[in-house]
Amino acid sequence: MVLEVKIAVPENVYLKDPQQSKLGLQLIQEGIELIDEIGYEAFTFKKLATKINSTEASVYRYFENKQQFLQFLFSWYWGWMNYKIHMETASMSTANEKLKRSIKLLTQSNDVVDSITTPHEAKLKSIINQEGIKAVLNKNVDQINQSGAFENYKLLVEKMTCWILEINPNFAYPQMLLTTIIEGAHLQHFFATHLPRLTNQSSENNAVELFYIQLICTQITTNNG
Amino acid sequence: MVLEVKIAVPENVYLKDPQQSKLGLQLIQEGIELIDEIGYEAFTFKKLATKINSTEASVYRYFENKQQFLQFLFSWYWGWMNYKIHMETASMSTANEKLKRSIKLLTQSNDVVDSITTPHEAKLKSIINQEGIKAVLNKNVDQINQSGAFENYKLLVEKMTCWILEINPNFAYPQMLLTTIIEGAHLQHFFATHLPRLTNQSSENNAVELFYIQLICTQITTNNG
DNA sequence: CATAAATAATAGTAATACTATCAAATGGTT
DNA sequence: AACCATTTGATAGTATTACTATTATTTATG
Repeated sequence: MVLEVKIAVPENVYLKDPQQSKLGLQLIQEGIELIDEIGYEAFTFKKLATKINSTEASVYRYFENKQQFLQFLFSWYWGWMNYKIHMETASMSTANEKLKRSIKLLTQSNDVVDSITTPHEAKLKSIINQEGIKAVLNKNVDQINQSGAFENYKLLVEKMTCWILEINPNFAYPQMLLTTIIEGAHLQHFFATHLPRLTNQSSENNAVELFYIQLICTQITTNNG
Repeated sequence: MVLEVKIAVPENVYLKDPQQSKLGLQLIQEGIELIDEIGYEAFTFKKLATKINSTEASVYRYFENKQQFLQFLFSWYWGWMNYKIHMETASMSTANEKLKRSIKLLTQSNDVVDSITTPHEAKLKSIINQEGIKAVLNKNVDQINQSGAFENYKLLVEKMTCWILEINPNFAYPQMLLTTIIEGAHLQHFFATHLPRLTNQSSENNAVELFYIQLICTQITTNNG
């Protein structure tokens, strides 16, 4: 996918655009694989360079550090989700339909092959699921925010906020509801695999999807201006 | 607080119990302060040792690494929340009352001094808010889980699950609802400070509390067995 | 074919994340 | 007060990480 669609990522999220060179594209592809495999904490530019038969110095020409690399993946992923949701909802006529379809896409398990185009998309999804929030929850958040790394995520939340307000203009907490659902869904999938006592999702059901779609429906119709 | 109440933390969450020596207690107190100040990523045992005029080697006698130190704080914090919620709800007669009171305690902002006993409690709360999820979201989660580090968190979720099922025995997603609320609330407070476009909480309202209490009420009464 | 740009190769530094050893201090028995 | 065990401090050392700098080589472009 990385190779096929060019997603807009703000220019401060990298030193040199990795989507415009062969090495850059390799960095993204193999970087996704490596993080998915060993996790963000154990991931280093040295390991990535070795994996693609390149050098640390070359990687550093594209990204300041691994934090920025994660920001890039984060930004790319949300740009991609924006695009995907746009494609799938463009033909729909009601905000309700659009919203439900979006929530379905945002909450579905990353092993649901349905609508996943390439193996790398599944791995990126799994990274964002497990590591994505680390791009946000840190002491540099304000500076990262200024770089634009969260723009695609915000755009998605804002688009969906509009749909919510179309349905119920008096609903007071649209952004809160949406981020609760998006990040909650990520967590539930992680819990399902590792901490089953903390969730009701299992491999035999699709509780996450059902729960959050039902959640958004009941919440929006709750009038609380 | 660390000094006043002894909270049960599983013994595999440390090498040597820091609650049983002067140096250990200092580690916890000053460690909380340091992480709150510089963040988990920048936090090192060297810096902590320097801060308390001790040595790196001494810190390593208590904890294997900073990941385990965070696990200790995580476990301690949830033990403490368990205790607090128990204290505040013991005299209540209905599950509904207990649940609402708990959600209030779990979702309130960490600058609400209300019911906070010491300055360190506020800082620990703020750490769990921002860094707590990092104790969970990593590749060692299964091993950490076996150490018992998440036990206090699970116990709280299970206690509250019982209350939910008391109110509505047919509700299918109690754990999912609870973890969604607990972790969602943490995120909303972080967003309120750093990414206001992603939340509806601000310093002028207490939207998080209101939203999640309303959320749990409407969800539980939704029949979806 | 010339030349600019990108990459590779190599080297080096400071900080991090530890482990090991031994000396000094402390605290509780007899 | 002397003894012993435990805890802590002091010091040293290693492998890895997180970078930066320099120069040589390859690759793309006009």
